[in-house]
Amino acid sequence: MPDVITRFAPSPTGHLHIGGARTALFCWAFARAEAKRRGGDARSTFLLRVEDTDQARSSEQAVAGILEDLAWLNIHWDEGPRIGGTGFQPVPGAQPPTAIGGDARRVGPFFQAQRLAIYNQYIDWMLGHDLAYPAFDTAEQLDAQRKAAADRKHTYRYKRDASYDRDAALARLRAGEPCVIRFNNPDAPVHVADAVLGDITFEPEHIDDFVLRKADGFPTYHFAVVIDDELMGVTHILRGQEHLNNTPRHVALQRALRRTDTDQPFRTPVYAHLPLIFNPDGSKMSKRDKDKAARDAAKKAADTAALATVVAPDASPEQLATWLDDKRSQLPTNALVRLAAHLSLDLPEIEVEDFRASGYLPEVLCNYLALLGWNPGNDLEKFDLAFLATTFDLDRIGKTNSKFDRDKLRAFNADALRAMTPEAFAARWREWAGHYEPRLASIPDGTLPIAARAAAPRASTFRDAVAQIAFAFTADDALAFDPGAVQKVLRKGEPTGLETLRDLAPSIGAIPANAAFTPEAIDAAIKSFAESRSLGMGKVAQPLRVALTGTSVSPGLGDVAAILGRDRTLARIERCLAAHS
RNA sequence: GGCCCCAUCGUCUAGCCUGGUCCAGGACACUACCCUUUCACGGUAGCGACGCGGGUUCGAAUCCCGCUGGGGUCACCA
Repeated sequence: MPDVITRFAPSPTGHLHIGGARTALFCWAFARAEAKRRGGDARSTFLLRVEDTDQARSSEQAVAGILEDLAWLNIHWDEGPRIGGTGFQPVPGAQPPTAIGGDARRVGPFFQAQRLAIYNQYIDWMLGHDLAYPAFDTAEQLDAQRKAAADRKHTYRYKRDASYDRDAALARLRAGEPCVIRFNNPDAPVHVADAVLGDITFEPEHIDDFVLRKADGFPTYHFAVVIDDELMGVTHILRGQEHLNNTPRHVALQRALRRTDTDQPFRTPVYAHLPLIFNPDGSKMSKRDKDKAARDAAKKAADTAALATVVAPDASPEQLATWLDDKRSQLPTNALVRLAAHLSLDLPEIEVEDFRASGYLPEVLCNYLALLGWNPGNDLEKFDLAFLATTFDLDRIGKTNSKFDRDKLRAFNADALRAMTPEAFAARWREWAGHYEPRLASIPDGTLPIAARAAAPRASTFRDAVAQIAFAFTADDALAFDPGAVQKVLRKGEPTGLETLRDLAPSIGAIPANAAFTPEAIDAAIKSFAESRSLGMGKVAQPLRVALTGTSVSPGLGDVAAILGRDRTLARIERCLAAHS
């Protein structure tokens, strides 16, 4: 059976967008599952190609970020840029961090900027067959023609006219005059057989002589993608529906081209256009959403001078002012992050990195992403990559765009966190915190599973989990007491909560330090005290809770006290008694 | 505006191809109750959709047409 070869082809202009992650996931899963369906000798290849033909916007830093994001998600590519062994921590229990990428079939390089000679070879061939031609129009001329077409309520379509002098144009090209190379697109309708959307026909009057090679010598996306997919043997192209209107261009090119090495015609791969992912309000999920959220909060804060100080290292006061006024402007990422922290605002997660920083699990993100536009056909919603690698299929991809539902993602993540053992939770929590939450380092290794047990049922993300034990990060003598809780829990009642707390203290103090100061021992002490005084647990527990956390809401008291340890627990009780007597 | 795509609960969706078993199933969210030392967790129950109008048919969420609505795309970006 023939091999299955898919590819993910990001352009390195920023972090990996959540929609891109889904595309990569689908490409990966399809290659695996389809090869399996085809039988033993069908191989599966998922390759990663970097589309860095936009010299102005591409960056090496973005490449590195995208590779790491994919690796973190455990979407590993067989061919493409090599990374391996370092830089990211695989999921415990998952495959070991072997190298990712490589070029087993010798179809690289996988950076388009390194393939210019190949593209030029095909440009020359096309020029020779009058399948392509030089064009010398200026940007102003093109703009004017577009505007004229728009005035006639028509779409502008570039076509070489009858008076075009090919020989003269070729001579100018040889003389080194700057120009673009355009496709001499034949006037024929193009049929696209899309595996998701079905058959679509594009009439010739809508297909133009698009640019193949830019004036800077780099290929356009349309040209490079067709050449590379053929040369790399790509059999199936899964991509976002925003590319649907590009497809007739690609198919027309494939029909025009032959390989320079074998003289075989180009093949047309199977296309599958994926529905798009939007915000709940229907807008595009974009980095600008972060600016919008921060801007809205900043405007409410009103104290612009303070904001300028906060943002100072990364943005000038003028930048800030502009940003505040202009909805389209964007602030440097660091400034945005600083601002959000200052305003106690959670920026919306848009890129994979954002979800990672918020403390989502990669396997949960993949699971949720898979459900956006695909489903296994029954009521099953929770599954892993191994399931996708055997089950994923094109005919179960939906046609309708979907909205990204953070609540559902959170719920899935919360379920996954709760399903972990405290030890497993603690290990991955610590790993995450190493990147994103230094405060967690103050919790001793032996205590972390207790903290995990306390936080896990109350947390949707690792970041949430930290918030659940925030009481432990405050110095004992700096703990703030919630006035409402003090009034209700310590002042009222007969006896008052404060009196009960005073009586309870020796029972807690009677528990030996270190190993014996366990959640079980602490809970037992509280319980037996309550029973000995014939008091309800609420009468006893709530005052202690206020003393230890400053509030009337917290995880179980045994866990809370054990996380603090004996010394800090007793210190907090003492301080509470002193402060409110 | 031209072209292209889409249309089931608030959201993600099953069902549609191969009409009847669907007064439409699941999940998230929401509501109520139970459990309970607080908050959660957990358990139980509930609310909630076939966009509209025509056909075809004994029968339509399922097939056809129109309308409406939503989205994508119209670059020397990808």
